[in-house]
Amino acid sequence: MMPSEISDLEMKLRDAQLRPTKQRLALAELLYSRGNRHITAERLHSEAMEAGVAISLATIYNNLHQFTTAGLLREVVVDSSRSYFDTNVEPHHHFFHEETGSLEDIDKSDLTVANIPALPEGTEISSVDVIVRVNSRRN
Amino acid sequence: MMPSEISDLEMKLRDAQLRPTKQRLALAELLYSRGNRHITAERLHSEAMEAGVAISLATIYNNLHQFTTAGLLREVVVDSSRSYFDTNVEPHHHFFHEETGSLEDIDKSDLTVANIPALPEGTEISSVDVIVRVNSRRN
DNA sequence: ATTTTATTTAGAATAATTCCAATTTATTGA
DNA sequence: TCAATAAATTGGAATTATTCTAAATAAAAT
Repeated sequence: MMPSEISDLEMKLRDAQLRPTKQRLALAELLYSRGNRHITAERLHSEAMEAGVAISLATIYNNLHQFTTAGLLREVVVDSSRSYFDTNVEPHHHFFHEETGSLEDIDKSDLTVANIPALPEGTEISSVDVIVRVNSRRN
Repeated sequence: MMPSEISDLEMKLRDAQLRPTKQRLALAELLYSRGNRHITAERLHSEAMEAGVAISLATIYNNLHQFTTAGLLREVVVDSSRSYFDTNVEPHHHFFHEETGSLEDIDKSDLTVANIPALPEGTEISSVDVIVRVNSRRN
């Protein structure tokens, strides 16, 4: 990794009021230096181990939540058995491959949602999430 | 409950190749004799207890899954910590009140999803789920 | 009525996640 | 620079929703 990359990530953490610890920097690198990702806690933990970074699962969870609260990650709910975290925090939607459990972004400008009816009394929209669930075509 | 109601539910179960046992009939009544519902396993279990129906949690889970496989229920994924089952099995969408955990149907004819991009190679759509997450408006 | 098959169940097991209390690390400010 | 303070990390226990298991029971078929 380039020096500029290190400081970029450190800056990113500092801007979010998160101390750039060894563990956080390692996670930030796994998350943000490889394009947009959709990852689970367990998977991120495995990757950290593989990369030789000693970090506990508790810390993975702590940080995924802190990153999410800080707006550095977004949680995507598509599977009732585990949580996915998306490094793309811009409004967008998803394809979810039910057989493999993999997610793919759908740009917000591609897909449009129209005619949302009147919201329940006294509420406001937090987000509009579209999940297009797909399976491999069986001919 | 009216006799006709009993046989309706019994018929519904028989049509789905499910034996109309005491437990199943009790669950079917809780689920289908009170308008469309969005319910969790634990909640359904509590309701059964309150209604004086002795039924184990394992049976609740068994049946929720069997009903879902038979097309009598549909699972809605909105919260990573628990599963909701919807008695409305027609295609439709949802409002999800994040603070209370309650779901509300959005008729499919009200809301439209347009311009879904090309599907990932070799896949076909299983379903398109729209979740409009709302919170109480804070003025 | 007997056999076969499906269902129910208690309780153990599992898996993801959270909690806790102690230790370590980072930041602050004298 | 160094102590004091605050934040972060950690192993392991605890929690929660859910699934599994194997035995007992009930329903359907013969």
